[in-house]
Amino acid sequence: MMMPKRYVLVIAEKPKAAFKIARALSGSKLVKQSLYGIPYWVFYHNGVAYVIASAAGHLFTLATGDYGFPVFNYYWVPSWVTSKEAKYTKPYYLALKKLCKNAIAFINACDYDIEGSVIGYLIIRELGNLNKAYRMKFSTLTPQDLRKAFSSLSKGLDMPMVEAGLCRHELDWLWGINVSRALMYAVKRVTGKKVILSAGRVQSPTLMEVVSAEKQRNLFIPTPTFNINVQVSIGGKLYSLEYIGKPFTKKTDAEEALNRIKREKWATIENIRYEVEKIKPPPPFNLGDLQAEAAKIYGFSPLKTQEIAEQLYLDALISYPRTNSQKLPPTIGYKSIMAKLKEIPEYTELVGNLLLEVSRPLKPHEGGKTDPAHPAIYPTGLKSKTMTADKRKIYDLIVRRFLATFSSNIVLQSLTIYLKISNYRFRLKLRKIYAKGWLKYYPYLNIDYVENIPSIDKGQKIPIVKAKIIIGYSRYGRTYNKSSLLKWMEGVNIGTESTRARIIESLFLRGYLKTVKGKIEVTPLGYAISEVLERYFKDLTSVELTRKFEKMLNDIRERRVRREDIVKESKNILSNILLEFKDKAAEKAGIELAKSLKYIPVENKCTICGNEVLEGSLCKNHSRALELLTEKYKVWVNVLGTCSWKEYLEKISKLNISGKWVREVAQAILKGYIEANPQ
DNA sequence: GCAAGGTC
Ligand SMILES: [Zn+2]
Repeated sequence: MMMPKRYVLVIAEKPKAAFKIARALSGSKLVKQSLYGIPYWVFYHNGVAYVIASAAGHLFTLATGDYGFPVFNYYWVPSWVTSKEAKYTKPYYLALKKLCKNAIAFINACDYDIEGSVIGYLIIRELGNLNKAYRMKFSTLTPQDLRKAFSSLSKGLDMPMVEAGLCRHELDWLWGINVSRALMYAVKRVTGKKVILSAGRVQSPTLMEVVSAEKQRNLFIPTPTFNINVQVSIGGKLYSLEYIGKPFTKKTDAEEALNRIKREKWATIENIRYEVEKIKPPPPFNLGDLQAEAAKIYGFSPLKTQEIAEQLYLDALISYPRTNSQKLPPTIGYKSIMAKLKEIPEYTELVGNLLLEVSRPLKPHEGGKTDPAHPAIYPTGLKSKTMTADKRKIYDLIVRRFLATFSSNIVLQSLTIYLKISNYRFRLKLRKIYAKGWLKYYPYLNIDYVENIPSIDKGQKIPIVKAKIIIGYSRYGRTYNKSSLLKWMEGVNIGTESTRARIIESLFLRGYLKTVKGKIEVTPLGYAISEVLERYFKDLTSVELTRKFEKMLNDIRERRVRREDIVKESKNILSNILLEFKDKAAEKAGIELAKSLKYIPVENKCTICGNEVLEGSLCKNHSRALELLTEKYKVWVNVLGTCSWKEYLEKISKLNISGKWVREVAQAILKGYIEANPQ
């Protein structure tokens, strides 16, 4: 087919979407061609020629020619001009530029979300003609949806959405670039050194969250807890009873209970309860859930999982992975995917089982999360060639999750026995798997269960085998790894599926965070950054800034305010705090940052860590740890009855669950480096 | 060089 002289140019967000759109709209004859190595498709419809071409996400980015800060001048430039990483966008840019020349109209067929509206708008504005623009609005890339959207095109772009999108870019740029530059300026002013520092609407609250959790963890002082462990024998098997009476707050209470229990030979069954528990199938994967499961099962970082999923998508083995959706609409064709999966040897038996098990029409057990442009992640059923071991793991996880979501509940039979020994109440809960349900396909749920539930009667007496006191310690819960941090971001709704894992990695790249034994720790620089941000750029440290942005963008979309006004207001706010910082605070902040980087020496060093002393001979963190340590001593004395200061310190310094700063202070006192007496 | 947001 010859290239038509004049045509309507349809712009998709990515090549895969371009092909789906072309295939859905072309009906009969579709011709694939290429420019600069980038594919595009040509077809005729009612005598009009159409060319379907594609972007590759954003082809333009904000840039400035100004140095220093505050910086308020920026403009859109092709991404490939500004960075090596965006080099791959150049052929897409060139191809679209050429195809725009002979187009009589432009249809923005990028994903129907805020970013898709901006991607298409900028391409048409920079390379085409906005006066001849249309927007195609579809919620899925299925032929039905695409045809419907194509037949109901309206003239003009969705400008309120575009304006909101442009505003988001500008606000993020203004806050991010300016505050990042302010931080770097502070260090350079004090030391003359150039170091790359950054701050932003998403990364900074994420850093603050880790800092806050880590501070509390480092200051955590465990307290002893007491429990009574009683072993009984039922049908020749040993079981541990769970104490359900009033918790023992003191060691003597537990000892008294143990003495009384030891006088008894039997535990009396007061009540029994049989129950049937059902565990529903898991929802299909969105990216966050896939990242969490791959971390739990295989120890993969969120970024690694995402990159593998992206490869699988490009190989056409799975659907679009950067989705928040837990929905699988029927239009994806459940049956045909199952049929294709059944052809893959590894899954033949599993799929066969599933199809036998499910007599009614296939129905996925969907979750509540949605996505404006994509369904949940599912396997396409395409047969793969060879895969690396890691790729296979992720693919397998996706296939199994897909099968599981169509399967049936896990059914557990449980027996709960309520027992009494002397005056103390205990419970024994036993569960047995009655029906494996979806666990057959996705065996990654740990369930505590027994093979057989013993037969038991109310009033029956059970022989006690052993009873003892278990001394435990209260624990501190909030520690993060990359996967749980990503879940936190998801929970507070900052970042997107595409960016969360990447933003977490950038906090490591900047040297704010590091991983020690799989757990995230904050570096001295990370603490210093968090303090500078907290003091001088407080707005940027909270997820509330995102909420504020969302409200403003919503107002733009509903035409209540104009982008120009929002941007102007933000520039005003920023201008004030940036100039104030530059004038009055940069020196102080710079010294603080430089010390954390060891660029300048600390004059008055903490005996323990060498950081700046707050008062006496300890830094802020170790002072606080010492304060808490002396306070908490009386709790230990009260709970244990007797406990010397030395015993207390020794125990604290040995326990792994004690906070790091607390442990260090306890050790320093024991070694005589610092002096401290109990309160 | 610095953000966050797309995608190869
Ligand atoms: Zn210290």
